[in-house]
Amino acid sequence: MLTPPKKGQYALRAIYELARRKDQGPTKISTIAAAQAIPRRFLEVILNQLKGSGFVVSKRGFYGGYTLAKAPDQITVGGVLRYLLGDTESVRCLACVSQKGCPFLGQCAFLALWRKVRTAAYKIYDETTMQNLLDFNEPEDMMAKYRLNERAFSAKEI
Amino acid sequence: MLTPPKKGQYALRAIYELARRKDQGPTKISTIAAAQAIPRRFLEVILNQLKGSGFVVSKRGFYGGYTLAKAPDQITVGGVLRYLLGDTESVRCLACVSQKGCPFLGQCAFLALWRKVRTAAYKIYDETTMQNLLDFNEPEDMMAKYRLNERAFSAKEI
DNA sequence: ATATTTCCTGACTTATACAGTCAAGAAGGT
DNA sequence: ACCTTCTTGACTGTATAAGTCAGGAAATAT
Repeated sequence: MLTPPKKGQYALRAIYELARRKDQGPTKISTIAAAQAIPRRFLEVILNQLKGSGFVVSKRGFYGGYTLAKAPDQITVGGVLRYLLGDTESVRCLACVSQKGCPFLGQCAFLALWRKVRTAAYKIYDETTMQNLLDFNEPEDMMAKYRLNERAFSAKEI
Repeated sequence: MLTPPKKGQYALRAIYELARRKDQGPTKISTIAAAQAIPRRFLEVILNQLKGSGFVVSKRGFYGGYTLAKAPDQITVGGVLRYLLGDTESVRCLACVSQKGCPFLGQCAFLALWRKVRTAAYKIYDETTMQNLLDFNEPEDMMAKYRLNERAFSAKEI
């Protein structure tokens, strides 16, 4: 209930992989799929969808593939998820949907609660860029890694 | 992806309804179902499961029904969800599951991110008691309501 | 006692969102 | 021309959640 659907996770992993290779020209779908253990056909669908948002650029033909369209520090997890999952995300009150009018006149406590959680989650997603994720897994040196961990993912928060 | 499954929402609504009626003796399943627009048969399953955790007590026969087993301010949303949804909640890294060993040696940035969100969500759930929800929808007077809203669900957070 | 009301229980069916696949085609490079 | 790669929409499968059924057991009323 709290992790994004696989589609979203695959999308993020694909972008992550492109970020790693951003100086190496276009990366083929099959390469990304292999590197991140994503079903290839499914990844085609996902990447194609991501293209519409300006996160990635594609090129066909022999030296074709996908390239990141923005700098890794300009792409947030929240941005990707919001675009990809779209309306699915809308928070709705069960009672208000199943009954005629909202019995609590729009002041339903549960609805407010779900919204609060959603807001907190997206705050984290929006504050996390692809560059953060890259730094976390592939720091220049070990000390840099520890410093980054403390900043972006301090132990007490996790 | 961010709201609990219906089962969890129904459970919370049922407990909420019992909290509203806590001084009125046992409440019948059918009454709760009608009040909160929950399919009756399904609610039987859910309430029965909740009984095992000590949230509610049941009584059979003519004047039977369900009663809240704790004071509303002793029941948190987090407690109910954790009990009802159990293991489903565990956060796992996609790559670590699908590949042999974790390619990032347990330092997968995505895993850390999902955990961080989960922690933030449960922090909110654990801080919200049934009494908070009651106060939100049925305050003594309007001014009390506004005061409570500011405290538990301030506008800028929602 | 007997009938009535209610909860109890496990197995069963259905719905739905998600995940994954197919096939034919278009664009780019050699 | 030929091969490689992305493109596209429709299609199928699958896991899990949601919801249902039927028969039984306890408590109360008369």
